[in-house]
Amino acid sequence: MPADQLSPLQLAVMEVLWDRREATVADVHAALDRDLAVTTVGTILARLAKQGVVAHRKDGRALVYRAAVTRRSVRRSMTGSLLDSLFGGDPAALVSHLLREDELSAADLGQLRARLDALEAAQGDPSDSTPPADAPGASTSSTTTDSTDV
Amino acid sequence: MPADQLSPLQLAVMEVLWDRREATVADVHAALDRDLAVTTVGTILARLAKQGVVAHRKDGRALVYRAAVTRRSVRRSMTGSLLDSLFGGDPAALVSHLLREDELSAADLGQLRARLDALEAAQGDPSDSTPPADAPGASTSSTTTDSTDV
DNA sequence: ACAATCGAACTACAGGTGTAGTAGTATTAA
DNA sequence: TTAATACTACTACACCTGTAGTTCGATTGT
Repeated sequence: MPADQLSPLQLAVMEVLWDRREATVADVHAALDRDLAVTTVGTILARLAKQGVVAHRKDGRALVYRAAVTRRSVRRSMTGSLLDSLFGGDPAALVSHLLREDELSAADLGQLRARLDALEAAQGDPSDSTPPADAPGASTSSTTTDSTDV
Repeated sequence: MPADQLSPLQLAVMEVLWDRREATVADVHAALDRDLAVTTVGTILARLAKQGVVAHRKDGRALVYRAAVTRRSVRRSMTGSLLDSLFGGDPAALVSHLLREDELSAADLGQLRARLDALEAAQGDPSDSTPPADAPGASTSSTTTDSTDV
């Protein structure tokens, strides 16, 4: 199973792959505008590939990488870890923290609750489950702020 | 500045220190009931001390450790990192994720909103522990732990 | 007073990560 | 065809973390 604890840099790379469906080392390097050598990005991708977090296909001389794990699954496991190690596994405590730190406004909460209620009524939203393969993700969600779940 | 990205194990140790005000290596070792050698816990604490995340005072032969950073500040920085690297810095997206993953129920959200409304009126803020006594101005003198020795 | 302990400091080692150079191979410009 | 490129693969290195042994001084039981 893919190690699901990714470092910030690894995540930045994954972010690129999640956004564009495929990308070469050069693409990723360009996309992250950090001051890194191209080879560094190559190393990172190679290591991720070894772990099964990304996959690649060969296109002439170049390797074209793509994510092999969904953003959602990574979010799930990483958020889960944070929850467990810092909030006693209680999601409400996390939200509570967000509120207290003013990262989340009352308005946000209200909106979220509204959206939840909406979803409650109209069941269903499998934005994705776990594996590779691209699904024609049509965001059925209606209102504002929605996420970038791919 | 204290490195504010702590590993799960380091967090587990901190958790002990946040709960009890002070603890020796043996205490911490006992508290985490993981299968670790006592020396391992000692090493972890020593390293955290070197980073300024914990402080210690000597009591006879033993060192008594205590947290030097608050649970809250660690939560803030670690949650912030997760937010930035996985949720585009948008807290609402995180909560949204929690909802979608069924980690947060409608009830939870309702409760949170209620609590928020309550807090809004009367400012109250418990639920934190171990303040590191950050005084503005006074530079960190020598190794002396002085004051704030509860 | 002496041995059995306790507890800290130092040392060690493997595996992961950030970071990148170099070598080798394939592609294209001259 | 040759040289300049474009890319990957391999190698390197420092630092952090998990994990623990060893050493050595202090404490205490008998």
